Amino acid sequence: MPELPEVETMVRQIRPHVAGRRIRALRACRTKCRPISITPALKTIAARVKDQSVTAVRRLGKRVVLDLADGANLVIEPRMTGLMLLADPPDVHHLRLEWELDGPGEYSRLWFWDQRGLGTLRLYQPGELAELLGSHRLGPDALSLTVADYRRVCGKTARPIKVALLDQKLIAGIGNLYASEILHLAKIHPELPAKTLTARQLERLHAATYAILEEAIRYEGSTLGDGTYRNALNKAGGYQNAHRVYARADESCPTCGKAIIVRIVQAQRSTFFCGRCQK
DNA sequence: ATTAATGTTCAGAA
DNA sequence: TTTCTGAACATTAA
Repeated sequence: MPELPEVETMVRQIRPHVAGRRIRALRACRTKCRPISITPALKTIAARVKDQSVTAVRRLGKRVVLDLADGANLVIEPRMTGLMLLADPPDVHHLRLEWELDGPGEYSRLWFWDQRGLGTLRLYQPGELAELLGSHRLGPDALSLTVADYRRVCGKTARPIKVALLDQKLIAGIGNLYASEILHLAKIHPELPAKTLTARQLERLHAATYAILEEAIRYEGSTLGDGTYRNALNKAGGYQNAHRVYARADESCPTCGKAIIVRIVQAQRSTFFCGRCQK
């Protein structure tokens, strides 16, 4: 489920061990799973990145970006169950990619592990990353948004605000879990049409976005019941214990203590909210 | 034993 | 143009 806080956590953990290192090799792990989507073909990418240095490791919405010395960029999309690991993979079977790193360092390998195999790897040639950044692909990052950005993107659509928050073309980084958490803190009903939000509500939404995402990053992300999400050293996150509403249907609301948190389905995804606090 | 559900994204249809 | 549906996949719970 990696959303922004989980991807930020993996990036912060791998960055000190990967940025500045040279890639000795990139290869697919031998496994019986179907191969993940790789564009262009892995052997093309492998030949291209061999012996190149990684100049920076960064996050773009829910994606991990490895900047390469020649200006190309490797973009990893973890999607549902992808993990970037420096050590201790949860199992060997779902290892997908292995980077062999040159030079001294605590870790000599970086892995992409993905249980469901929906993750992707893509090489962007120098300059091509701009097409991903354009607003037709990815909106502004949730942790660089201004209130004015929120007003602009919400004004564009009549979809329910919860559904709009999941649209990466509008805002990059928010996923199903944090959308519910943000709306609860902002006291906004998830079914309100995005374009009907008042200036006051947009301000609350903006403040809640930063508060929730930054808090979740401090906890190093959320590991849900199935335990799939792990950080780069295969440790669980801690934010699931602080969730206000997500996966807490039938519990009492932590804010009002009176109403019961309900689960509804929007765009085929679960939404959790308090009907008393969120109007 | 089927069926539904799970964090994401996108192509194609409505 | 905008919005909705289903598919990609692996695994578990009902």
